Amino acid sequence: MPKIKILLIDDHAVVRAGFKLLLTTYANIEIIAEATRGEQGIQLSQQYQPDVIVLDLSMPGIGGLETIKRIIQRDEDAKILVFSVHDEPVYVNRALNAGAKGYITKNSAPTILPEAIEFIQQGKNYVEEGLLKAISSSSDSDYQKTIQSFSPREFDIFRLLAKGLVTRKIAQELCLGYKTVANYATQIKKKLHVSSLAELAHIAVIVGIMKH
Amino acid sequence: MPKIKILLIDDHAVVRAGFKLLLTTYANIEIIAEATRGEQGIQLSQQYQPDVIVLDLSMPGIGGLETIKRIIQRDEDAKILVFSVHDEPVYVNRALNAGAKGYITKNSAPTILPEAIEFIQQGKNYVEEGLLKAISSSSDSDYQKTIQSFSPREFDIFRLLAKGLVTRKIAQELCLGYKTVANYATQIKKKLHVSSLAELAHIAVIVGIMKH
DNA sequence: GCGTAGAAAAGGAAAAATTCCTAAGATTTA
DNA sequence: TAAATCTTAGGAATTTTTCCTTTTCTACGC
Repeated sequence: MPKIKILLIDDHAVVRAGFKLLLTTYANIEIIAEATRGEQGIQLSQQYQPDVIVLDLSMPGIGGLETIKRIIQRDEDAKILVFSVHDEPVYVNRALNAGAKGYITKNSAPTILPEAIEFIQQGKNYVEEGLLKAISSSSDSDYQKTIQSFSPREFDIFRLLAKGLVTRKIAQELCLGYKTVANYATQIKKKLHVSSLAELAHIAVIVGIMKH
Repeated sequence: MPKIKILLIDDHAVVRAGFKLLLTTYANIEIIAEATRGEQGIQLSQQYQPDVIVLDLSMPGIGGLETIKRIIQRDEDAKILVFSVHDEPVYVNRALNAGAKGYITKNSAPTILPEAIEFIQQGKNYVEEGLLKAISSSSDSDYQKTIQSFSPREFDIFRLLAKGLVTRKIAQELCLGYKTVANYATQIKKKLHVSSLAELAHIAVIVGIMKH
């Protein structure tokens, strides 16, 4: 039986190393390429044609969600497994909607990892125990709905605003013009019907995107 | 030369595995024990007397900060290195104030890891390049202290700002001039070393003044 | 009693951020 | 192919913030 070929996209060297070590006991899985950011991952996925792409959601640059979308766009059937720290329904939702076939968290037991990879490789879906439940039961308050409808960029900027970053910082972080971020901020506040960033911060906590 | 004995406290199996793999090339460092949560880590630190304790900040249960505090409480000279995803000054600050001797992020290059461990083991401090720059005195208890020192008016305005009220509204609410409130707001932000009202909102929750 | 300190309130001017409108390119969808 | 949406950002007007300063009042110590 040929090995399952993995492309691993994660900006943290430790996580990549850990991934490798955890998989050494599974002879039928092999990491054929690694990327530290989305753009590079997209490129490598075309070059190497991996069986399964494992990626993190929070990455510098275009981020995980956008990476998923772009990969799917180039290859409808790309098998993407998200491997994230986030266990909030919003994230799971967005990742699956973007085209991911599976979602597991970094909290999950090491044995979940090969299991999920095999499922995905076989064309099945795999969402970690407990996450799906959260999705269906996630109260669809107005906030939830509004936030779900955010575009990737809106969501990014929303997150950073809620965290407390100042417009200038966000622009730096996302490599955008100051005015772009300012305009998004205005738009986001309007969509959420708030007039201050403090309120926005509270909402982010309520919907489970931010912790203190 | 005897090996540097490490206790590793991190709830993510992948990270622990990665840690191990990254250190295999460094013969003088050895992981003698691992814990998946703070409580267990405290217990193991007493049992094994490691040279350096490496821990993550975000953990279920008592969390990283509290873990640091309790370990230090039992052993003043415990050498704790924080290894976190967060690169925000607030986290660095709070960790160092709690008693950590070093702070590196999971983004950092793999070579930083042994370097930091050796520094810490030798009794030095080690804070990753770039993290120290924005550090002010703003730990949990510092927030408490700062807020305690607020005058009644400052506190009022702080509360309303944290709640999400806009300057104009606060002025109305307290029957004050717009400029008065604006000036107080500036002053309050400066005292808390924050630059956005979102951060201010988070602080209010942290210190227990606000709920969601 | 009188000076000092500190809160409270707010004005003025300059700097910075926000809002609103607009628009172009890119891409997706119908 | 046309319509819709997303991303990016400029311009202008407006609003907010910042920093500095001033006035008034109260409390506290000597």
